[in-house]
Amino acid sequence: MDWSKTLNLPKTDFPMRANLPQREPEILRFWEEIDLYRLVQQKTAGRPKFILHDGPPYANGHIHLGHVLNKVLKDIIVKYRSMSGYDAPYVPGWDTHGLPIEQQVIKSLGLDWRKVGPVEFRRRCKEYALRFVEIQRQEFKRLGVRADWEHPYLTLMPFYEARQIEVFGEMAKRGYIYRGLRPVYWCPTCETALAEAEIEYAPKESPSIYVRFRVKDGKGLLPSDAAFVIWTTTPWTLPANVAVCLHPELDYVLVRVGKERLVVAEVLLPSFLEVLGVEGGEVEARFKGKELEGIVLEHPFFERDSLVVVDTYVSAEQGTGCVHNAPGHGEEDFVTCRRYNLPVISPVDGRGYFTEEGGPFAGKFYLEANEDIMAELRRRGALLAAGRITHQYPHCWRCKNPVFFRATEQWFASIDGFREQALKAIRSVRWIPAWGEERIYNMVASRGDWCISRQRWWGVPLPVFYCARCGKEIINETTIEHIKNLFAEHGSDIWYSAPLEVLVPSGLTCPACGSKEFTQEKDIMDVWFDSGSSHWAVLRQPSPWPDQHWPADLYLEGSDQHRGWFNSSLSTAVAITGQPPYRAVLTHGFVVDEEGRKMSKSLGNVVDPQEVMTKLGADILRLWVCSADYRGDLAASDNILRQVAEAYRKIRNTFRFLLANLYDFDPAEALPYSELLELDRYLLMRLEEVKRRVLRAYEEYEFHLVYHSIYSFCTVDLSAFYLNVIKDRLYCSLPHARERRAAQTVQYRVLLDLLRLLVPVLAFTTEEIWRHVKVVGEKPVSVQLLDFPEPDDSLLDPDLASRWDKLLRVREEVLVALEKARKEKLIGDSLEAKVKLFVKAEELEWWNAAREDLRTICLVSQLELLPGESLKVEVEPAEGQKCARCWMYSPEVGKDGDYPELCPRCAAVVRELSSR
RNA sequence: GGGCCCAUAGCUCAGUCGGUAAGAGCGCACGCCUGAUAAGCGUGAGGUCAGUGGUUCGAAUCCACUUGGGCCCA
Repeated sequence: MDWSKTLNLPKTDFPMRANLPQREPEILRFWEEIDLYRLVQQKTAGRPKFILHDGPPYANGHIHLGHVLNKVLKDIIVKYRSMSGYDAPYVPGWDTHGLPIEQQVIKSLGLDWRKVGPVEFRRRCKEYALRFVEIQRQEFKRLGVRADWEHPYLTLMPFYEARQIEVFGEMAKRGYIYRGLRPVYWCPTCETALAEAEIEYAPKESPSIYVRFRVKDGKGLLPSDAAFVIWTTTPWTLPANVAVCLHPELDYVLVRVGKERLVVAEVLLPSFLEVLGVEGGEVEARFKGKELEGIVLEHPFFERDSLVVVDTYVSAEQGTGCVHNAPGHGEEDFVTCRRYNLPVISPVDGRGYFTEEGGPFAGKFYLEANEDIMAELRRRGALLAAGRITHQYPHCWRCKNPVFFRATEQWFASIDGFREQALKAIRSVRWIPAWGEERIYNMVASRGDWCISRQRWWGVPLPVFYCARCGKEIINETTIEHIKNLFAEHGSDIWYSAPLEVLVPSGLTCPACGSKEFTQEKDIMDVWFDSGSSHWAVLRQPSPWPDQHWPADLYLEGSDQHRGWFNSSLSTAVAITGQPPYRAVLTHGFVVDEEGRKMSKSLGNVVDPQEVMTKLGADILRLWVCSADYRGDLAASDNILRQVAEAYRKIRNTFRFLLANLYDFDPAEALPYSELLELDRYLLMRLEEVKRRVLRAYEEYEFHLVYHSIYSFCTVDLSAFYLNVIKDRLYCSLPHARERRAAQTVQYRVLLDLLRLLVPVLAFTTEEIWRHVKVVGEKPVSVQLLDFPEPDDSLLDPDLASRWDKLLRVREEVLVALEKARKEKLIGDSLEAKVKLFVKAEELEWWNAAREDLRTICLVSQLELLPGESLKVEVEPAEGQKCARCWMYSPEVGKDGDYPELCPRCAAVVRELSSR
């Protein structure tokens, strides 16, 4: 007789193996068909809004793990909010202008951007950007991210560009925009000014030279044959030298070295003498740097003076403590020399070649001029020492070539104009984690003015005209309004395609000279100005995204954006509204490898999300994001993903088992709490605790706690405990038996609660599970249309908790004893055992009342309680025969005439079944 | 060189205001089961809480420094 046919064994179509790479695309198609985003928005309409404003990724290249981390975190938050009482519309965006795209277009199309002209060149850039917008859109969708993918915002949209012009106009109106000659980072290869954000530091070998500057007027302090010694690694900047800078508080000495009398910082004298290879060095006089201020020196090879100046940035760690200053080629030099009204000499052109101002070096590429200049110094005996040095030097982030400072006409946003307001705004924002506040505060407090002009084509033009006669720049409400409207209608391409009379508002006259002839600005805006205007373009109403509001409730990006997007957005918002564009800012760390090192092609430790999706599935990536604490760096490797995949299988299989045990359960038949067994109530209490912990974790953006709580509940509470222990009830009882329905009631509740709590994380799998869930009443078409479970105080019972904690502690003792018996070959399956439990005599009554519960959770056939000294467990073989149906041992087996193989319980069940 | 951050078993994480001998799961080893079966269960071995010094009756926890790593800047 095959008694298994009389059992209620689990039954389900839900597959054990996920096969996510195949199944996920089907589910994506389903979401498209039902237009899930729209359905959710319809459902949540009218609720309070939660606006997560998407930071636009750059439309260049395929997505990497960093994108995955960022977009999945956003998706988790949006889904959590829309299941928890909010209306959380999510408009994705892309950053589509800028140098990297220009360079890709030049490289991949072999396009000579000087020849095709701006209109055609910009058309190609736009095509390129849109191609990658489409690629990334598909890749983001593939991750299961729910967004308004059909209506994203792109920084190249005419509406967006018009709003950006508005931002510029508002800032100009408040006097925050100015034009000035300043040294800026300049890339001679790309022929453009670069923002600080576009600079990378890399090792570079440079000359290291010590140069003598003779005293022309020692102001009575220094003899006429004295000289200062400067140290520099950029000989080519010497033609632009106008000063030598000392630290005001540092001690300087006049020393005799051979026939020379030289001035250097005292602390640096030993290292300086070592470089010269000279012994001794007799100190003749000693001065504070500030005492020497105003002494006049001779330029080493030009007929020009060089002034001794002082500033506190001078370092006493390297060189001579005397710093050669060329205000046209250095930020600090510029600032110092401006105080002394010294001229800004800038003898190098945009391609890096010396101009006529460079005298004998005219026509030389600046780096090649190093040799000529050193030769000139040597000829004049001014070169005291020369060597080579490898140091960290700024390079262009795109072309990787060295850059330099060059004084040029640039457009700036004055940070000083609104710095105090910005700092105050920072204090009013919630920064998550909290240390983000200090970080951005220090940055804003110390940053210089923002150079917003770029000598490029792929971007939003600076909306400025110049008087053709007197050169006066013209930005006013009329011109801004006119240009804004033109851009809104035609896009900024019109700046390059339309004649000037279309661009200039009719009737415009120069306020300075009255001329009616104008020229237009050729520079475009820094891309950080583009993305930094997104809050105004997208959130400010009315806009093509009417469900947004200003300010955003949350910005969420990597911690590098404290200086990037958080900063540029804050600047534009504070400048034109006085308020921050976000109420809260959440940052995550960076993806690193298992050893904590950054991912790089050269290290060969890059994990490709496309590959993970093809091999394991997007839900594995999503679970990975959720499993780790994103406040620090996130480690990713094959090993770590394998572990996440294992955890996924465990969670999936737990759901499968729940579904399988509910195959004949009608949720309408769920039993009330009062009719459940104590074990059932205990489990529901555990569920309640987990639920609360998970809800709190979502609310506090601590998603790794969501993962660990749920995973641990599946493993420890469900799989190893409850689900294992209730099998006898589920399988062996009559189908409609109350105790069986009780176990199903609990499992159904667990299923629905866990399922909903996991929807923001396991986007695909929860949808798949949902298709196998029966509900009372109308069933929503997607699991994402459900709401989160809410706390239920009625499930908490402290007395029950303490009683069962006690039982579970004893269970652990019993399991150890059973394992020992198994080792001794006394038993195999735990049902083959009888447990003798010795407890204190005075507690015997309490334990006897719990005897059946204890036997059940230990999964043994018999459990006997005996008085003893202290808790002790003994194991012996179970009495009687094994029931062929439920596999429990009982002395009663064999006593039933009809069913001699069965225990009395099973005999009764089978008798009832066969009588139907 | 400066600002901010991270460091608890091989991996991912707990560890409340400083307080019994530092916890979980996975992985691993060794078993059990074959009615969750390309599943399920049990037991066990793994830790100088990065290091050093300090505060304290007592430190994974507080302070200082060091090392390694990350982001941003110079």
